[in-house]
Amino acid sequence: MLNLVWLKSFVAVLDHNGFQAAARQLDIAQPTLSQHLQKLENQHGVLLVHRGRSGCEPTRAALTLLPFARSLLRLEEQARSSIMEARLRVGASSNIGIYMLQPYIRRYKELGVGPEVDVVIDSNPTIARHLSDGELDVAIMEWWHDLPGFHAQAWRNEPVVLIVPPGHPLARRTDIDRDTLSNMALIGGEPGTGTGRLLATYFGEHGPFPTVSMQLGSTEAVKQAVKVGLGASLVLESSVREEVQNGSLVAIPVSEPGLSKELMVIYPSSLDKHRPVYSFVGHLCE
Amino acid sequence: MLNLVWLKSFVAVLDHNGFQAAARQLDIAQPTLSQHLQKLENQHGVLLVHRGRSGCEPTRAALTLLPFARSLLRLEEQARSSIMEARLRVGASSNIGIYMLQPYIRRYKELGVGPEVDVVIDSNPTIARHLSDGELDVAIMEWWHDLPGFHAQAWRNEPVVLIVPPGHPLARRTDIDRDTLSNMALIGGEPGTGTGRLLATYFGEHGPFPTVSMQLGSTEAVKQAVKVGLGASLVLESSVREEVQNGSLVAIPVSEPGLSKELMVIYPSSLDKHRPVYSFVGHLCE
DNA sequence: CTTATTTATTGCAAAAGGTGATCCTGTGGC
DNA sequence: GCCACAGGATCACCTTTTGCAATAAATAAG
Repeated sequence: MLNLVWLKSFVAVLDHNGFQAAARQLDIAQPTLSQHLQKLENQHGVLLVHRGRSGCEPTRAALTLLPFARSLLRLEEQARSSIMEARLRVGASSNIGIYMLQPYIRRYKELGVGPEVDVVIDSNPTIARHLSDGELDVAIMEWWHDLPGFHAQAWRNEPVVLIVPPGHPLARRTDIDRDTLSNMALIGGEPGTGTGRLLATYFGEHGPFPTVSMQLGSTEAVKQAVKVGLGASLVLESSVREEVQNGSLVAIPVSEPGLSKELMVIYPSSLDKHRPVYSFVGHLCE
Repeated sequence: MLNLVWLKSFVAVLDHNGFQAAARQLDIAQPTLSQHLQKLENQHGVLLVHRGRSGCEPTRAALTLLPFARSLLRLEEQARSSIMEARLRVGASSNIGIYMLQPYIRRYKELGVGPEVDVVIDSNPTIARHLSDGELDVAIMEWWHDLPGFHAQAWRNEPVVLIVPPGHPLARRTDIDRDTLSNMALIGGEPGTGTGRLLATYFGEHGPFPTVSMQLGSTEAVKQAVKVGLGASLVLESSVREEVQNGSLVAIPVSEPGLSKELMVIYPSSLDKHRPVYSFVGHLCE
């Protein structure tokens, strides 16, 4: 089977009309080049290059091989870059993908190493399904039930805040204590984000519990509902930062012990040591 | 740089839907195949094959690579056979090329190993020039003056006979002794065939010597001249075998010590170890 | 003849390649 | 649930290949 490295040397020697020049261009030692050419010649029992002192001349065999060699090298380069261009598909729910992931993605792309990254934004259950289908390489999840074949890595512990409309009775509070919270009726967020589990952990299985008055499909819907006065809700702080700044929503942190969600980076164990995932996850968690 | 062997393994694994089957077909051990795939995957940091129990599935990256891999392998095969098909160019003067070489060429082609052979028939000086120009890979010469950069190998010691027309006074002789020959006037053959040197060696530098009455350009011309009664000549026995059989010429061997020419196989030392030349010369001289 | 330049050769350490033996892990039968 | 099984991964070991620095050989120019 032909060795593309040898072919590259062969082409370079003819292109540069000499071994030394070719060696410089390929950034290898000249004896190495000599050996490459000898290997190629011996492997096929054909002399390829007439070594003259004033340059090298291709033999007839070399002239027939040369176009094939060039094509092979060109094709090889295309093949290689086609692999490199394999994009990394990162899944995230909208609130994470939009509000938290973007800065990381931008910085990762600026690094210029590693593959291009596509962020796939979808609901948490859909993300999970795509992940197990192999449609996604990595996902950031708000909640994860350990599954064999996947690695889950803690990413950020993100504070959860209570959001209320500006005119709400609690709007001027600097924080919300546990008891107040436990008696509230909350608008439920997107299913599959683990909010229920979060509350259960926070309030314990038996104590008084906030009731969830309605279940909306996305964080955006929840925010709208809160804005128009339908109630309060618990959301990741980062997903309402903008609304808090322009005054359309009020975010109130929960008193100590604060409420927060452990965001997880999930990827198939099969991609464990594979560079694109490895480097991207490394970038996220560094 | 991509490794074509690894690519071959990669394609085989997907084609056979499994490592073991692919290993059998490629006639390598299964761990080797595992390693090939791992090399390929690690080199580019991409998972290529989802290893499932019931078969292997290509990843997205694999699907983009696959067509390139197939093209590369196909092209590689073409390249390889293009080298193999590099023809061997064998030069010979007409009397050798036509009367002596053909059976060897035919048998060599029948063997089916080694390259195709082209026989280039030309005058001895022209053959010699083509040889040093690299236009020819091998030549059979009637005479050779050692030249640096070329290997000369004795091939056959071919008897030289005196030819005369059927009515000639010597036509009924079964052989010609040295003295008779030395007093004859001969028609000279093609220049560069070493006949002069042959006679000098045979008769010694000082003794009586056949005179050369005219110098003709080719053995065919010499034969014609002899047929029409212009004189006698010395030629390789094999080049007049046909005329002797049909009676148009009479060939008379020279008495002991016989007259013969050492035919030489000549090729550039640079082709010394190169298979096509090696195998062809080997076939000739075996 | 000497020098300078270019390719070939050599010796060696490092890396890669291949293999049999063995381990690991889902799968299917019971 | 347990067990055997099959397919792939991993390991240890050996052989081959690779690349380089140093050095030699060849040849053209001065």
